[in-house]
Amino acid sequence: MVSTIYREECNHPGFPIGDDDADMTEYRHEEIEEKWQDYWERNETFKVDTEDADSTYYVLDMFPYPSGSGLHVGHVEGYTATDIVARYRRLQGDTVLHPMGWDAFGLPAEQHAIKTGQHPRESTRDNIDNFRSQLKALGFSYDWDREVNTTDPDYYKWTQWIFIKLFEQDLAYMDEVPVNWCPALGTVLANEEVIDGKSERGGHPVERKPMRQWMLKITEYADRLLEDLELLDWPEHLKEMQRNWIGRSEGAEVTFRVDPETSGGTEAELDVFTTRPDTLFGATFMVLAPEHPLVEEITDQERLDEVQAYCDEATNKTELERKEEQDEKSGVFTGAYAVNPVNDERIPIWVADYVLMSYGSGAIMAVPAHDQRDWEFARAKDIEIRPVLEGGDVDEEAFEGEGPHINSEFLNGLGVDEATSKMTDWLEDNDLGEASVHYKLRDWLFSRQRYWGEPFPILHREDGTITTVPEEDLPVELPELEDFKPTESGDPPLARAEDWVQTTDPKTGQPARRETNTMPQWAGSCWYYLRYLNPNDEGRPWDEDVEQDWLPVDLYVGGAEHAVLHLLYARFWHKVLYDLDLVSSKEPFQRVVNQGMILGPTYRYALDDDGEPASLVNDDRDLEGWRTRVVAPADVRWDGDTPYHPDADVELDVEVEKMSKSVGNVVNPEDVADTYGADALRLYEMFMGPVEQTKPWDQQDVTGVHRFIKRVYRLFCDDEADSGLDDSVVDGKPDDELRRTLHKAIRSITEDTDEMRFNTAIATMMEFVNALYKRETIPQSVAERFTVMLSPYAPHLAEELWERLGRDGSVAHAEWPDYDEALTVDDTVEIGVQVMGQFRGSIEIAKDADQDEAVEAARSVDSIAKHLEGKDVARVIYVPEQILNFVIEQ
RNA sequence: GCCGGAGUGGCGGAAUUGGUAGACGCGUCGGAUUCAAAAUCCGAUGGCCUCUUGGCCGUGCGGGUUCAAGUCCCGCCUCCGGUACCA
Repeated sequence: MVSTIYREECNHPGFPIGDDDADMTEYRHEEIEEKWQDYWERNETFKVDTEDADSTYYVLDMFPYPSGSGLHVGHVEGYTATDIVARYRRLQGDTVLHPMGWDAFGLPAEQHAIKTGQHPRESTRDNIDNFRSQLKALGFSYDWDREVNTTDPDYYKWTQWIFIKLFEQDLAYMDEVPVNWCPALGTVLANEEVIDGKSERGGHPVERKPMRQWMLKITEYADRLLEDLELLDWPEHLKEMQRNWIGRSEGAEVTFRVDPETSGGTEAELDVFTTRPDTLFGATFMVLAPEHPLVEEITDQERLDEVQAYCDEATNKTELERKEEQDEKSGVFTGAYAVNPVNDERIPIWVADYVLMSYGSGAIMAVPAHDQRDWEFARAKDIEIRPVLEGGDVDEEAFEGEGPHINSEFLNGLGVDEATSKMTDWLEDNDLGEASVHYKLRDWLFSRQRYWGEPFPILHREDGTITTVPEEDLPVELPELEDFKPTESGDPPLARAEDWVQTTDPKTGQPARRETNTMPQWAGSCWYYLRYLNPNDEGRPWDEDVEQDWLPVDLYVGGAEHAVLHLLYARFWHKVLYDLDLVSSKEPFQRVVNQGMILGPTYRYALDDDGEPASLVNDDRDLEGWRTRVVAPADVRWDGDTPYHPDADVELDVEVEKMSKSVGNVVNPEDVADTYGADALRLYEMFMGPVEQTKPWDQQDVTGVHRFIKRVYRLFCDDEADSGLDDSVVDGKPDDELRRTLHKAIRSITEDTDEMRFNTAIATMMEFVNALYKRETIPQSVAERFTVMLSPYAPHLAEELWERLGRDGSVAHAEWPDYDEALTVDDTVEIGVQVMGQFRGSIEIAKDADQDEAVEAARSVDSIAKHLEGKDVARVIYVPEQILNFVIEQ
């Protein structure tokens, strides 16, 4: 151990030892951090009793998926932020619930199992053990007795229980739906898990395929999920993302009659949704989605082959292909016509894939003059573009702005809003349509063809009916399997457990088959914040009285990647539970903060045609087609500020980007903690900048906060003294100046911590320590108050100081210091003096000096006076404590 | 395209309601200590001009409001995040 060697050196004869020898004292983070982590564990320092609490504060982290690669610096950022808040609130006297757990179902463990044969349960357990010890090594003040694990049957018993509640409320149903099937993963994915036509995890291609799946009726809650955003103290961008996701739009439903003479005699009506009923007079055609059920019925015989071919092609196209062809609108004419209800005009019905079956009714009225998509289609197919609003130039593009109506009979002259409501009224009066609201939000595809997920508590009886497993038989545990792959016939892996699948419905005695799909990973995370309230209660998921005391969660911190998915799903479940009177709060998370991404530097070079390393920065050759490679940050050879390839004379290209294993720019928090200590890691991540902001990691900057820690230790501690305390720490009161410095620091650290501005709070602590260094002595009371303020940020160091200061017990149970506003103000202030808005100097005057005094003081300063010489002062602007400005007559 | 957010020294970032731009930290330079190095301590550090006193220019760009603009208004540019034929 480094410290041991150091101590031996210190004892070397001839090494100067004086009684004031601060050189002997060096902070040894390995010893001290371990010492206090043991202390916290032995003394259950952070244990909380949720049933006996008056002033409660619930600080929650988004619990991690325990991956094999362990903790990431991004986790540490959020967890440190919440830990500071948790410790701060305790010091302020609140009872704080600050728990941690594991979102441990998921695809990686299952893929690992397929590859290695190791049961997901085992790899998950190992990973959790690793995560837990990593977290404990960072000194987070979790109540570890409340750990939850979504894969624990005692936990997922209640996940299943909640599913049964959903089922009983008719909010869960099975349906044949076109799903995102990912052959590489052997499972379906929710829309949210598909990005640009590829799987979110792994980037595998995804295709559309109709399958019978469990769905949850989240759409039934769309309005409340939207409205209740108002109640929440969330960042605006986050609310906006949820609003966009829900995608509420107001408009009207309009019924168009298909002209039977043009549709081979078929009598049919087409309902369309439009947000612009006011433009109905400008509808010059209609479009059906290729999947629309009426397409075949109304298409005329000669065109049937062509139309069918088009529809087949469109259906088989992946999302990605459709997207790629977006610029060129395609479509075919059905031969049929619809009748525009406002003017009885016949307009052609087309089929085109720019209309989606999944939104609205899968059919639209097209108003090319005032909708860009319709305009593009009309242009491509040479269809009439008829303007019904004044303004814009429909020869150039669709006019989507505002203007008075034209060519619209009873709407002529009206503005958009007026015309919209007048048309809606007219439609309703004539039974041709009605006001209507649509949502982008779809029902939630809730089943996966996986092994490592919650089994559904569902039985399929022999007679085809579906029933739930009785509550007393929960949990339905996962059966043991050897092979975790889907079956050859494409059934989920659970279908391999024949003995488990074949069962009897206890209610009717009928033979039944268990559901072989499992729930998606989101299920367990939809309610874990409730389980933390009574995690070990076997008889119920949570205690309703405790829920009343603690919910909603006061502060919830996590990554922005969960802005829509997890947060929306959890809100949905919570509202269902609220409707069932199982929880008393409308919303689960009162305040959400997203921590920003931490970026890392990536060093790249290219391999030229001969496979030799070449620089991306200053190679004159044409780099096209060359593969790029990365050099791990530790291997970079530095020449001054310039990074080079370790072996070749090749300058590396530096880019700061999202940390990822594939580019080798990941910083392992454990390494940082080993070298500099957990407190240094915590402080660094908070000092980097505002929590919500994206920030680049700079290893060199870590030394700054590390120095601060060592400086604080040396300021107060003397390892050679019996007390362990430096003799500059004395009894007695601070003098006026120090007292003022202290009270200013308390105010600013308190306000900053309150508002989660941790970077500036740390800066103030640094300034305060710098000020103390300039003094001969430090009163004990000042040292104590500083230690308490430091403790949420650098808890190990603070505990050590607290002990050496002679205080009993943990600093975690101390009291946050107060400040006296009167003591934070100076008697005199230095204010800037301007002449015509230009700064010419500054003056020190009494805080409450009046304007004449200020002017007099200013005139006696040469650098100011010379700018006033021989000039008429037309006006003097004096803002006490801030500014004095002379305005000169021009 | 649309919706968010952001552009400040060599770098990360500070700056109440408009009121001395650059706190704090990194880096760099100088000094002290040391046989030496590390560690530590002290000092300097936006740019340009000037022997000094001092002066000029500076918060992405262009305008504007104001005694006074990083902050407010108008018009642009760039970057990041989200989203995308949603009728």
